[in-house]
Amino acid sequence: MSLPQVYCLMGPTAAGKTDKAIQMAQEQNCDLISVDSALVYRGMNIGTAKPDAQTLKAAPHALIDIIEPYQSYSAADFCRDAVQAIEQSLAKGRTPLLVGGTMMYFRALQQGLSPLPQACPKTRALLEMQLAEQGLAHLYKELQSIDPLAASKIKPNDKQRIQRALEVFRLSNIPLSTLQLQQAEPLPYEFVNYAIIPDDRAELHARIAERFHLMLTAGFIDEVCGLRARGDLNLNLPSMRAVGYRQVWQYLDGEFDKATMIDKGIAATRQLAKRQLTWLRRWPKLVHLSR
RNA sequence: GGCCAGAUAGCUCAGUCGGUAGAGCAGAGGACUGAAAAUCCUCGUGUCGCUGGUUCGAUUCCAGCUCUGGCCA
Repeated sequence: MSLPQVYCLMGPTAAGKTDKAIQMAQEQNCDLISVDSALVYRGMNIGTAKPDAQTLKAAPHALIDIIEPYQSYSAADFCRDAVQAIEQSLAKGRTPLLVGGTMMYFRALQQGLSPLPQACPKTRALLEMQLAEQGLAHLYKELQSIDPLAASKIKPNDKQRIQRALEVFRLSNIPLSTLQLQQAEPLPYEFVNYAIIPDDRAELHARIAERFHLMLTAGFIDEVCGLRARGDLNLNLPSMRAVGYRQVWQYLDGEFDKATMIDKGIAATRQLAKRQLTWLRRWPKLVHLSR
């Protein structure tokens, strides 16, 4: 018995995924599921290049606008939600089409996640305090003593991964590298991976710059002003670290002028696209599409 | 017109007491297991503005020129 097919459409930011996905969905009777760590946030519309309300009404996407920007979302949350959306689609006899650019979410869904403890705000706060008091080198030494294997794979400057590895050990009393030996059961789907990979980097860069300027014209700065005014958000939140939002927030803080903000925002977007392309270059069995 | 300061990597600049030069940013490649639009790793040859002069040797010293700021007329 063959497994049901699940389509995935991947690509770097500004490559034209949304239009392509909507087109495919209409032609092939697909249900759209967003794979995007920024589109999950309500109220973050312009800077995330979220499809507008009208588009979403005509072509509904699961996993858009599902949480508030003060909350955090994770690869594991995504897997849980995506599986649910996939099951609903399959139950209707349709084909799920996952579309987006958050490559770790695709990886987590297709390769599975080891059974690790989920993020714990208390433990993270404690680690953050320890980092401030003792420094990163101290935390890295601690990691070397409790989990030398993980430490050998993590660079001494990789603050985020060092903290996560220590968090896992403190919560489970088992080294991260040990838990990672245990792989999740593969999901009962046949993933068909499509990708839009621009062949001309300069052209992609031009499109990124153009889109950023369009976002500004569309009121991106006002959108961030509004988010700041809520009072429940800050720069340390995953949502406010998103490309563009971070730079506009810093600009509003007076860290640099508007022209610098625009340069940095565009550069951050280019860098995001580059990292997405790095994932895609070694992704097995991609079916290439043009936009 | 005169004086002063600049002119060095795509950008901002450092430096060479004369032996052809290096940071940050940008860019490129890579890593990636509950923050991933995150967090990291690696990669630096460029007529050292132009033309002469001094010198074994000039991007460095000298002269002239060009351009850009600033000041004085």
